[in-house]
Amino acid sequence: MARQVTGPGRPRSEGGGQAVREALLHAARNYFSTRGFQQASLRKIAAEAQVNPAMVHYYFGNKQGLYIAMLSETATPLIEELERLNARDAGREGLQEFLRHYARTLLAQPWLPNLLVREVLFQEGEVRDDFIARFASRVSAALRGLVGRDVESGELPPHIDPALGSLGILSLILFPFIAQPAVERVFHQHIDEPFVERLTRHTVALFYGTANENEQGDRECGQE
Amino acid sequence: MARQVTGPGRPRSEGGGQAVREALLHAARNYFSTRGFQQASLRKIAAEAQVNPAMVHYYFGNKQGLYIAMLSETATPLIEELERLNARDAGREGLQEFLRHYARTLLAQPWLPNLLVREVLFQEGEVRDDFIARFASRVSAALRGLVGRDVESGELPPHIDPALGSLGILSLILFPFIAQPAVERVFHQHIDEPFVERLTRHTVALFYGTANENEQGDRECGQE
DNA sequence: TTTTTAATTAAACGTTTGTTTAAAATAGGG
DNA sequence: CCCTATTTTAAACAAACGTTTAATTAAAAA
Repeated sequence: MARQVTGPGRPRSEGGGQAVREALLHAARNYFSTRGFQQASLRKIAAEAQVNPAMVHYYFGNKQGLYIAMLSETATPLIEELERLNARDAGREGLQEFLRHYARTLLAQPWLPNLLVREVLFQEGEVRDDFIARFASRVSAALRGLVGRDVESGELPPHIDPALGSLGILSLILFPFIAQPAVERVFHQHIDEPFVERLTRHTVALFYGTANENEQGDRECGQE
Repeated sequence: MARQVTGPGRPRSEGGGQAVREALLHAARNYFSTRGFQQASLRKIAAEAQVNPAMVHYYFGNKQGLYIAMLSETATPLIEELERLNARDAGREGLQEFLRHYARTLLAQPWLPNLLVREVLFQEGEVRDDFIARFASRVSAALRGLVGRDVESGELPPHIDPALGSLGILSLILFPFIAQPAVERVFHQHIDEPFVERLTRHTVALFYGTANENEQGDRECGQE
């Protein structure tokens, strides 16, 4: 991450040019996820990476090239991991497991919710359709299948609509992360690992009704 | 809205200078709600209002002045209306009525969800604290009080946590509006008046359990 | 009528932006 | 050791931004 600032010319090979690429991608993720595409300044990204702004053009062509490279570099592994999970196991435990993993992923990558909102919900960028196709649609399809099966098998109450139900599950899990700054202030909930556990349990209980015994660690819902 | 473009100098009084102010505020709401504060261009706002960019300085001091004026002009009546409602009536019907009104407000002001997200969730602007204090905190306080009362009275199942429950209700209602473009594509749900009705009913049923699919308003909050 | 005040425009100012160019310095193969 | 390709910097570019200024015209006041 730390680079020697010298004059012009090729540097005395210290790690190789790939380090510059990595530093730019890292700084780009910080800026793009917290400020959005247009508002992120190439010059400041380059400054944080301790790199000349012209290197963006050298390695990525232009600003959008850096953005797309950063997207595929950081989001693709997560998408593949979520696809592997895919909520194939139905029932209360299957959903709980899926939600727990999903929420933990969001928790471990704090830039993801912001990026999701900026890329999917607002019209910024042309990568939006691709992003929806590769992310939201797969998650929602998995959820909808699970909810539909459990309503038919009677494990979920019949007044639950598969479309509204799966959308509801997504709302309940995603919204606290999206609205994190407001939620922490207004609801006095720190969004951390215990919160994720309480949130997923609470969500599952809301849909499947109360359950007195659970098999994975008897941590009851306690405040904070 | 239509103004004559002439040379410099005070115009021959046609409606008065207040028309320019109004046109600027109207154009500002369009741009600020769809693009955010920083990304909205004063020059383009002025162009849409068919007004010289310098008029922003004349009437509002600077860009932030226009932004704040636009916020208080458009959001304040909504906040006051929501406060009047305030979810004071507990129970199934009270919540349903509150949610219906709340969602209909979001539906009728399509720029509101975007503005909410940009102003409250992201760190843009310095008006954020004020916005949270005047909007999110009051809604959440009303919801939390309602949920807490109904859990204590036994009308809501005991496994519902007041904080997580009220946050959940907010998530279920707000998220579809925030994520509208993605929701319409992925869940194939048009976000309109019938959807709002189904969404609020579904949300209430999720919390209060199944109830006969009856008409709105004439159902006692009985337990089965 | 004369003077002052209010409203508006065109033009310019100083930044900041993404991008391009030209020069410079090292690496690596011949 | 030379030559070419690679990597880097400083500087400049044109465009867009928020803002300011000076000029100009009509309304209102005297």
